[in-house]
This record gives sequence, C-alpha cells and structure tokens, in this order.
Amino acid sequence: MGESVGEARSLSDEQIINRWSFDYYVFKALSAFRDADYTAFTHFTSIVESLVVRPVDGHSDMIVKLRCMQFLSRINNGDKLDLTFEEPKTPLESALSVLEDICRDMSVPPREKERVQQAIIETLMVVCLRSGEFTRAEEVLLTHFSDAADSAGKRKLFESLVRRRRSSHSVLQLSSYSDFKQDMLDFIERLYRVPEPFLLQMLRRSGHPGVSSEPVTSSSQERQKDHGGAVRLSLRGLRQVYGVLSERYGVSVSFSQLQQELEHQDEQEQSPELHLALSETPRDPESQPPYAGMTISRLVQEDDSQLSDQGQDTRSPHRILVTSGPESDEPELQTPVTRSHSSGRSPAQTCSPARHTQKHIRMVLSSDVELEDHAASPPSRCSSRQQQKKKKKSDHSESECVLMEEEDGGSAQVSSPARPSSSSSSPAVRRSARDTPRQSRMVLSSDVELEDHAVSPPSRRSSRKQQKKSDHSESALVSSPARPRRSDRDTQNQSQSSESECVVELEVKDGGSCIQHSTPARPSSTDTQRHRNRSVTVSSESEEHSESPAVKTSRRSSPSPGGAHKRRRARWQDVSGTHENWSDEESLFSSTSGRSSKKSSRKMWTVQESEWLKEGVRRFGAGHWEKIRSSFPFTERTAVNLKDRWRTMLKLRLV
DNA sequence: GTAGGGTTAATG
DNA sequence: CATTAACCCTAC
Repeated sequence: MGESVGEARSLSDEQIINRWSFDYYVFKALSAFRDADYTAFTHFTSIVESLVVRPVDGHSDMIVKLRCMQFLSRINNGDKLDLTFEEPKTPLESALSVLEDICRDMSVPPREKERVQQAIIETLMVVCLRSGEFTRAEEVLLTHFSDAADSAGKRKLFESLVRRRRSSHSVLQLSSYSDFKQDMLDFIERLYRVPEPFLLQMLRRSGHPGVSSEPVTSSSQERQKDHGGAVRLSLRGLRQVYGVLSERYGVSVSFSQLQQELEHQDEQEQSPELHLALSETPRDPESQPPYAGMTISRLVQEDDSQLSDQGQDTRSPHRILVTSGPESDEPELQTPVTRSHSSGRSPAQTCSPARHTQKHIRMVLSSDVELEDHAASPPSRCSSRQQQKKKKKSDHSESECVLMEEEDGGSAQVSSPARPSSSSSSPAVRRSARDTPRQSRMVLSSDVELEDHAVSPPSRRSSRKQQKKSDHSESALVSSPARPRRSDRDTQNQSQSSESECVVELEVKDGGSCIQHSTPARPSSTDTQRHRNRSVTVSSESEEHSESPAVKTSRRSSPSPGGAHKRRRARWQDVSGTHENWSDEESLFSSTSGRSSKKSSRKMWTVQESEWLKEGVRRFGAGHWEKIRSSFPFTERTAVNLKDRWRTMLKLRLV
C-alpha cells in the first residue's frame, strides 16, 4: 500500500509488472466467473495466487481484490463438501468468514450482508441435504441458523428434512447452485467494480482488435495502423497513455525509467515486454486470444527470473516459460507419490500407521489425475487403501463418498494457458483411490485426495525433525519464494543429477495446498516413470520438511476417537514434493483437503501468511499487528496471532 | 491494542 | 517424556 512510500519509489520491474498481471488476472477471473466458466476462473485464481507471493507493488485495492477472489473461490467450490479452505469448514462456511472480512474492510450495507449470509447458509443447507450429509446439515442449522430471524419457515423445513433424513424435496430441487454463484458474483460486483486492468487498456489502446470486451471508453488516442496491419504506437502516444494510466493505477515508475529498463532488457532478450505485447498482438489477431496470455505470463516470468533474489531459482522460471504453453497439458504426469511409495513398501506397513486417513481433496489446477491410472498400481496398494478407507469410514462416513467431483467447469481441459506453472503438469495429485479409473478421469483438473498414509510415517517424521533443527533457514517459511533449494537438497541424495535437469519446480500455491509442479523435461514415459519414483521419495520427504508445519492438513483433524492421532499431516502434497513455500492451505483461494471434523484447532501458519507478516512488519514495524492484519488478506488470524507468530519466527530466526 | 508469560497439544 | 508452534490469559 501506500505506506511503503519510502522504498516505494524504487519499485522493481517485477513488482510493477506483477501488479499489472495481478490486476489483469483478477479481472479475467471475474469475467470468467461471470461467464460461468468456472474452470477458467480457477485457473485465473491460481495465477493470482502465485503472483501474490512474488513481490508486488501493493496497491490499496489489492486487498479488496484478493478478498473478492477468496470469496468467489469459496463460493465456487461451495457445493463440494469435501473441499476445505480453512480446516474444518466447508467452503461455504469459509465464504462466510471471508464475507466478514469483506464487511469489516469495506462498507457493506448491513441488510446486504445479511441477505448474502442468509443465501450462503441456505445454500449450504441445501448442499448438505442434497448430498446426504445430514449430520453436517444439522450442525449448520445449529450454528448458523440460530440468528436468522426471518427464515423461520425455512429453518423448520430444513429441520424436518434433516430429521427425516430426506435429501430430496422440492425446495432442494428448486435451488440452483449456479444461480447462487451468480448471485454472489452480483454482490461482489455491486460492492466493488473492478476497473479495466492496465494491461488490457494498453493492449486495447494499441489497437489490438481482440481486446474488446470490457467496457471502457476507448480513447483512440494515438493509434496508428501500419500497412502490414500491425499496430504501432508512437512513442509520444505511448508516453501519454502511460502517463494517464500510471497515475490512475499508481504506478510509480516514470516512463523514461521504464524505457530505460526496457532498453536494457532488450539487449539481453530480444523483446521487452511492451514491445512484445504490442507487437505480438497484431501479428495474428485471429489465432491468438485477445489477450496474449503468453505474453503476459511470459513477462511475468521473465521478470521473476531476473529479480528473484534467490539464486537458485533462476533457472526455473525461464524454463517454465518455455514449457508452459503447450505442455501444460501433458497427460503424463507424474505419478502420484503415493503410489510409488506404496508400491515400494509392503502394504501392511502402509496401512498400519494410518488409522484415520483423511481425505484431502485439493484442487489442483491442471493436475491430471489420470496419472494414476497408468501408474502401475500394484493391486496390493489398492487394497490396502481400501481397507484404510473403511476404517476411516467409520469416522466420517460422509466425506468419503464423493471422491471427486468434477470441477465446475467440468472440463478437464488441462491446458491452461495461464498457468505456466501448471505446465509442470505434474502435479501429482493424489487420490485416494477408491475407484480409480472412473474418478480419475473425471477429475481432470481438480483435485485430489490424499491419504495420509501414503507415505511411511517413520520417514516422515524423521525428516521433519531434521528440518526443524537443521534447516530453519531454509524452512519453507523462511523465505518466501525460494523454492527449489530445499527440494534439491533433499532430493539430492536420491537423485541428483537427473532431478535437477528434469524437474522444474514451481510452486504455486495452491490453495490450500501448495501445488508444486515438477515437470519432467522429457515426458517420455520411461523417463517419467523414473521421475516418478524419484519424486515420490522426494516428495515425501520434502513434504515434511518443507512446510510441514504449514500444512494444516490434518493436524487436528481426525476426530476419530482414540485412534492414533499421530499422523496428522497429510500428505497431500504433490509429487514434486517441494512444496516448500506454500503451506498448503489456506491459500488464498484454493481449497485444501478434506475436512477433519472437529473444530479447528490450531492453524499452522502458511508460508504465505508468514510472508505477509514479514512484509507487514517491514512496512509498519513490529508491534503494529492490527494494522498489519488488516493490510493483508489474513483469514482467521487475530493481531495476537500475528504477534505470536512473529515471536516464533524470531525465535526460529526466520526473519 | 500490545507485550509477555503460561498453557495446550502435536510430534518424535 | 521433551520439545515446540500455536494459542490463551492478563497486565498495561
């Protein structure tokens, strides 16, 4: 926000460009939501999530936008009871929390707020009832419906349905979840109208034909067409446009500075961003999407690579770029970690420790679940899993049933242009398996379920411990974005060379979880296979280290009585295993894993939250916890929590 | 609202 | 049983 004044002036190109990208993708996400293209929406939100971790020129409306995205992500997944954003809560309950935050930060008419709350609660009831989750429905009735005065009638109806265990009723049939989504979108849009992003404006003003859509008064200032059809902006025109826009968007860099930077870059790379964007576009207007996604993402990435202070990263971003486009879809991904592990070890082992498995479903952008299919899954494993499941089932029968649902969009399309990271494709998703084949297919881009046991407990623990002691420095929490290091390290033992070469890791946070992708350089199946194994191992370990703490997985989760509570950490991490940075959960938009039943108890801090905290302290100074809290999209964190966390971070020398 | 000591609970 | 991150309580 504005506070960084002192330092602000020296914004890096990455910060600025990330801001533009941020604005752009938020805008696109909202457009996608509006068009009911929820798959695209999740893709865009994932991009936004990953952007936020990088240095960004924070703007006053950034928080607002993030909150809106958080809210809509939760709404978007509200009909998936197995997903969670904040540990014990269903997505819609999380939406209620975010709504509170929104109302706190912005002025929302009380009536409007109530209306929205009511709509969310009722929808949640409907969702629970429809899916036969009567117990949960009952909880909702008790906890949320209590104060709803005017809904007495509905409350009664719901009560009776719960009592009679009926999941079909005219009322339930009537309500349409998609209408509800759009209603929530309307609410958000009434509250905050997102202006046309800078990048789009630039593109539009450059005369790019595809840019259309959004309403914006087009000032066709200086735009000239070239004979070739190419559009070219005169420098003067560009400068003018830039002046206007930079003011409006709070860009603090002067045009000439930018120009200089570009020139520099130009020397190294052939085309500086603006050029790229402007020139590319015109070239093939038709074939390319209006917004040259590639360009943008590419820009971002490049930036990233340049700026990233973490040395190790350097390579990855570039690579990613390269691969990102087309490969993202690559069907062959890595096998879910679990698999490999399990195969390696005797089933019995696997099972034993885990008594309560939890199911975690994560939404991974482009994860393809299909992997599992191929992965040769040893039957033994399956069986063991099933057994586990059964056990688990006893605990909460509810959650299990639905393993995976399609993502909203349903489309499996993997390719997401947007997310380069996804390119890596391999996010392995883990799924628990129940019926693999079918599900896997459905899920395409969605989630995964993981079971805890997948990994052997012992190894994990040990690794974790080490992590604590030895590497705080690297611990995921520590510094933000550096991802690879740890993984590399961890991995080293097992596979050094190949790993480095083949796997690019990006971690994107996913919502709740971190998604990390590793991309095998060569998708060839054989190689892949190898990777898999490797990664598997890796992942298990890295998982632990990395953010294990962050993961909320299941710490408190399992309610199962008496059972072994030991494992609480889910391993739903991805194959790549590194999920260092992110914690899983809670990411801004993504959901995490299965719910554990009970109350949320302790919420581990995610890397992202820690980053926000660090940034907040940097900006406002330690001690201004409340201010920091309100300046970042924390959910369910109090100022005291921030203070305590800061204390812990100091203790660990994470800062 | 914040600081700091005490408590809780997960983990090994 | 020891360690420790997250949480709680209380004084200011």
